[in-house]
Amino acid sequence: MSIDAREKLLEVAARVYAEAGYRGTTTRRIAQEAGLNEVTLFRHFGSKDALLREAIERADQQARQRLDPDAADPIAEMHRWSLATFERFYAQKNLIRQVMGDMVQRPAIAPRICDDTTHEFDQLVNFVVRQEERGLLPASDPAMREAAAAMVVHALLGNALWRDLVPDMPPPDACARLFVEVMLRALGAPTPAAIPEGARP
Amino acid sequence: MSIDAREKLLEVAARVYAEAGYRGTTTRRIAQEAGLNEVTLFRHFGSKDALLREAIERADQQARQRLDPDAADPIAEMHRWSLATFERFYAQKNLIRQVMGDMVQRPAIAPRICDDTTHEFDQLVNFVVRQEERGLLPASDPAMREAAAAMVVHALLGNALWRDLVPDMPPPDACARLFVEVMLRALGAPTPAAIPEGARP
DNA sequence: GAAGAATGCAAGTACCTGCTTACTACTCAA
DNA sequence: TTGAGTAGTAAGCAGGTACTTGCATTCTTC
Repeated sequence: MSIDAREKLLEVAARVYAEAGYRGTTTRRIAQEAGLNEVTLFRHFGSKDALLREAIERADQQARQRLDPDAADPIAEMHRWSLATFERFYAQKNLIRQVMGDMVQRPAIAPRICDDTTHEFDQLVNFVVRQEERGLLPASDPAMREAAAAMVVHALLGNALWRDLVPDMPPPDACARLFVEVMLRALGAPTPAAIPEGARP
Repeated sequence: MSIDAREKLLEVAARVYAEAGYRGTTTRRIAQEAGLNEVTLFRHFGSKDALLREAIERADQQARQRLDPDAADPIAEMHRWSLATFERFYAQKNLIRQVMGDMVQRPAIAPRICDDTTHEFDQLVNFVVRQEERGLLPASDPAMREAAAAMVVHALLGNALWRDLVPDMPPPDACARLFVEVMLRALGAPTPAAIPEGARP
């Protein structure tokens, strides 16, 4: 089995899936768009299910951004992370949408996708705790801290998923910045650093 | 055409759709679960597409909660609205998931679903503006106000969609309350009223 | 240049899909 | 009693689905 064919099939499968979902992604279409024979697909992966699972898992493992709790400029670090995380969600918006639908009937299709928001949430909470230890943020109630972090992650994800369907949305960097700002204010940050701009996030 | 059959078909179609999505919802299955003949379905609605569109639109128009800007106790009013809105999202979580996936290829399938988060967002922004006018909140920057409102709506929706997939989630009322609290603090509310509880929202 | 692996091709299986046709049976008001 | 309105039944159509089989072809590597 050549590696070329495998890679090509995985890449095309992920692309087609993001557009058409599980049932809409036919083995014929994958093979055709990959420029390979349908039989080759089954020889490599055995079944459509196995191919899609591997393709989605791979596409899902796109580079996560690390949020460094000990960054010299924590505010800048948060803004950088917030925008980068938004852009990752946005790049995968169709894949995420399809997975959300398909997971109702096929929970096994993307076992990692839940870990994703959880992972970003954990990073953010750890980051806040560290800033409190450093004395850059006042000590806050854990539940409040976690609520604020969850709101930022969900706002970034929701903004990425709905952005194209809602008019008058401010640019991504403004939104990413504002979400961080809201969280910092809620946690009692001494001086809000950013000057917000634009309208409805 | 009897109204009974129509209603039954619409109700079953919405239920099956929430479980199986557009392509998974077959006319045979709808008819079978409705206890009606498949031919009857086509006699009433002409096509699967027409039936599903009407069924989804109807299911989507479940009672929205009004957020009264002039409520005597604005904090209590926000908490009530927040929890009720969460519960509406949660009751429709599977429908929303499927629509999100199907909208990639069929934007016409649920034209109202976008208006929904937008509507809740608008209500929340208007509410905050009114409280500022009433002197219960300090005047705030519009962009900040809108970012905080968007975060609350997306957090409620995201919490409803992911709740069952993530362990150790605090109960809905605690989450709904905390999200409101975070927003109020970010907007400079004088005294946070709620005592938060539980862990990860 | 021969062996073996990888791929293509043509055909077929068994089933599902939306949708149609033709015919029958029941109900209820005119 | 008639006739319109509503439903059921059986059958079928044309196309699509995942997946298989058998055989011919190409490419690589020793």
